Amino acid sequence: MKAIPGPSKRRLVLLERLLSGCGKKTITSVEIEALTGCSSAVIRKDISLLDVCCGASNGYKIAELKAAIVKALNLTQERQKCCIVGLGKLGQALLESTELESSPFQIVAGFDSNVNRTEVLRSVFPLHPTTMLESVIKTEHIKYAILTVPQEEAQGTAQKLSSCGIKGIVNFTSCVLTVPKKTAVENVSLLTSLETLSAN
Amino acid sequence: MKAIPGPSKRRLVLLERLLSGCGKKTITSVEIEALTGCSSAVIRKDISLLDVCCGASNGYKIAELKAAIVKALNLTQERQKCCIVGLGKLGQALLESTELESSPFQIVAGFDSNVNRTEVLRSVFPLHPTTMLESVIKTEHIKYAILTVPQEEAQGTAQKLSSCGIKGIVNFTSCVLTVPKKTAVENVSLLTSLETLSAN
DNA sequence: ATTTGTGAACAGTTTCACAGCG
DNA sequence: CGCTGTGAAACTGTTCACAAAT
Repeated sequence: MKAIPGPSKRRLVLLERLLSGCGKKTITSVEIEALTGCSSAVIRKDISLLDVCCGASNGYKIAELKAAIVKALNLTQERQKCCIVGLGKLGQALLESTELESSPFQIVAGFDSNVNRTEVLRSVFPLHPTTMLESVIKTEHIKYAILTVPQEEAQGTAQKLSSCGIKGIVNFTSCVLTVPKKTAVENVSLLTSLETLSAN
Repeated sequence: MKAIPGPSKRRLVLLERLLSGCGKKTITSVEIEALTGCSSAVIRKDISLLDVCCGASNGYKIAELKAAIVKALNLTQERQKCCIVGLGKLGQALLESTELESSPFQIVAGFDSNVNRTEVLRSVFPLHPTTMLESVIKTEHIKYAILTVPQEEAQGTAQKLSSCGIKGIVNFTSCVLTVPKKTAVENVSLLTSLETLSAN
């Protein structure tokens, strides 16, 4: 199969989500355009990259299309382990979130540099002091990290995560993280997002 | 001034942040490459879009460069008002966050469909039941919304926000929002971000 | 000498238009 | 006959390479 270009990947991730929350059996590229704002042509091109053939004249068969995206993007993989680093208000909120239930992602550990906090907080998975970062990540084979530490700790922690072999960081801090290319970063801070909207 | 293309805008937003947290006086495009992972050529091209001329032989003068970006992206504007819609754990955490301090963005209202919650929670700005959405947004001239409602309410709320004239939504839910093009959406949900990382 | 700023070449995306399929 | 799937065209963004600037 051909490699799927970056912009297409991002759209396909959203498309898969859209299909999941859609009661119907089939859907046409024009309907998808109405729902997502992406042109029907771009949608068809994206789908053609999956080399499935799940639609003609009546639109795409949703079940097949969804399966094809999941397969192409590895969304189906065995549980992929994540950890939360930084257990302030935001970290705690994410810790308790049910968003990842019924997704392939599973949070298996939390870290905070404040030992008190890791002892006082309760969660279904263990919480550790940040000094344990490397050993836990390596023994648990954790792939992704959710970064919710304070500004001052962001860059240092990111670097440590990268050198522990973390594949990707979801960066909730407003710091620009400098990490080796092998570690992908997804910036999702409130401030960055507002600035991006504002710059439109 | 020429229009600044989308990818450049995103990089410039991050570059501005980088410059802010950088003690030095000048910086070269190669140094920026090391810090951000973007090639020096792309950095220079981005900066050339700003039509400033703030560097040669010794790199860019950080103060001037920062000012130019701020100006080009409207980051300097008068306070831009935001609201939080959905005061669950995540909404509360953002409510209490100090991230927007010393930014042009200011949260001026919170909403929740549960009236109890808007009465029990305390914050420096007023909290309202969601029924007040339209009137508050219009009288306060709120530009951006931070969406942290439960899944089921996401699409309906987004539509309402759009029809109230909201310019942009920071979408912390994992729903794909269908809104008119005049309303920009920035997707920052944990699940979407992890999927994007995983699809790399 | 070093680094920007930029036109020109290149690469990657999106749009277009239509043949082919159900 | 409507809709997909896809080459070819158009466009947008990136890299290259070097002249200009200090």
